[in-house]
Amino acid sequence: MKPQLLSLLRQALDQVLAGTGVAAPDTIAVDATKDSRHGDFATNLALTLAKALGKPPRKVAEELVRALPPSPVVSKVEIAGPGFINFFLAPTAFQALVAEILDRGVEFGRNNAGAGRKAMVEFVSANPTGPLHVGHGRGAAVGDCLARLLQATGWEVCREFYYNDAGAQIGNLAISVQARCRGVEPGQHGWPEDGYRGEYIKDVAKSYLAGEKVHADDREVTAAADPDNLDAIREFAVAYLRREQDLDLKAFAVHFDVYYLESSLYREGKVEQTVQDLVKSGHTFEQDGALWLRTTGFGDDKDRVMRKSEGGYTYFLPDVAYHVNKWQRGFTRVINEQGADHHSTITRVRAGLQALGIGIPQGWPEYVLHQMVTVMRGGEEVKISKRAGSYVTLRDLIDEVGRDATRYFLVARKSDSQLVFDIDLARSQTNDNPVYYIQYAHARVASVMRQLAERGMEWDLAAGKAALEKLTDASELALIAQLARYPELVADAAEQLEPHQVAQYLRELAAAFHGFYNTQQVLVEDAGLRNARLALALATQQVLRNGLDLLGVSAPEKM
RNA sequence: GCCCCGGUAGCUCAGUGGAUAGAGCGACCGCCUCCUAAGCGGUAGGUCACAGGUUCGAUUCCUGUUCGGGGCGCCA
Repeated sequence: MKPQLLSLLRQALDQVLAGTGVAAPDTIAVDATKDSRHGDFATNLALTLAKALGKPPRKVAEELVRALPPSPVVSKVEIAGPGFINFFLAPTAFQALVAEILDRGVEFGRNNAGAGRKAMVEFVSANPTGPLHVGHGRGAAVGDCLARLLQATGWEVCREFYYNDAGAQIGNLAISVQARCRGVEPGQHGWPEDGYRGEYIKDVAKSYLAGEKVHADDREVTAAADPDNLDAIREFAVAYLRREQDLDLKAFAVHFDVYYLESSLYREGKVEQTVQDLVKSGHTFEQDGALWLRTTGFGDDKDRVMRKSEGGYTYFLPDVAYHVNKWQRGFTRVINEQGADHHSTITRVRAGLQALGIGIPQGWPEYVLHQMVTVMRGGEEVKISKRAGSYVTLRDLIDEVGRDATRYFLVARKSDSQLVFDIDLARSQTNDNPVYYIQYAHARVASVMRQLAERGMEWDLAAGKAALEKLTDASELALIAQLARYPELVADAAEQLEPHQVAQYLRELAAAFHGFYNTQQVLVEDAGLRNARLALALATQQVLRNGLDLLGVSAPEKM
């Protein structure tokens, strides 16, 4: 409906501006009104043009309204307040949408903005040194939802998980497991200084000593069971913890297409190649025995060491090498979903990529950072520390509040906001979770369909579409107006990389449906009206299902 | 000292360059002989952190202040 109004306004605008020498604005704001007395949509176009035209806003509005071509979609146009133009839409414009939704089904709301281009979403990317915690859960929920939004808008999406299986952290993991193999407890003599103290390390050791075989999504290892073989322990521990993470992610219904190993960047010479290319670029210098990159030339506040004086590389080199590889794989669009504590890497990675001068655009890759998740339990904050072992894992959360609710909670807030996850609240108020409110709306439609069959009535699609003009109640038109917002909402959420918009929208849509359901009886005697209302209910169910699917939340038939 | 994010109802959080600022939870009052009451309707509750600026108009944009969180290493 909005595109039609925009087109009408463009035509009117051309006519009004003709001969004035004033250029038409690039965008025209047409927004759904908050107050129904202001019509269905409103534009402030006249207010924004008044100055350039040297006329009072209301005068400009009058000229625009006079120039508007007639349209079957618009039933009334009013000029209000300082110069707003309010559009009242014809009920048929709303009613026709119900048929469109039923025709398009799962396709309704999708668009082809991505035109089949390749995009990568890298997310979670946790090192295999412990189970996934709530912060990873937020990353998983947001990242997966971003991927789904991009897919819904025509992108070909690769979900990628990057991790380190060979660095210092992994070495620390190995000696921690080894200590546990030997029966050493944290704090005792022989416990490694920065060892991982969590109980799960004991489980890894037990499994290793038992000679178990573990199978993760990207690797399989049989334990050597020898406590003196540190290499074997390392390999086993990585596989074991990767498998644990896979189980967490599976429970969360998140899958990855590619697992990318930091170690492969070294093994395949990509890190060395990147160093050479950076040196060749002329943006490096030697100082104090180390090799530096002049990142200050690319917006950083200080230059960064690439190769330490002792010869090893700093962490950001493999990061740059990794992103060169992403670029070379043809991902002209890459979105990295990370915790906000990594924000300082953004400038450095981009600086490294710019220094290489290989045609990578300045703002590439894109980043979506999520703020910290604070976990409350028993009215107290639970500190998340792998080393201390006090821990709220993603799986705990899924077990306690369910996958759907966990996903919804973690994605329903702007990534920029810190998130307080109160476990007791989420547990005790399971029935009051917003996700159930949305799912219930979906299940209610399914229930109506069951009742329909029980009463020996039939649903007739053609009759429903033919009788849509019977949908005239305020609750019906309000519901359709919500449904009408969906395609634009998907486009906006995808464009702005904001999954929470979908979560918010679905709650509003569910509210509109519950309002309709309480006001109007669907299964009435009048077959025409019944089919029209069934059409509306089914269209709502379709949009709820489409939207819930974007969040990775299930749409139950029965609750 | 510098960088990033936030400060909106008792709590958790949406939202917006415009016309009376919203939801959920919590509180209070109503609604099932009727398609699942996991629902609906209503009441109470706000100087949109503070101060300047831009604007016809700012809670929204800019600057400063302040409070809270995170980050600033030849750690990753």
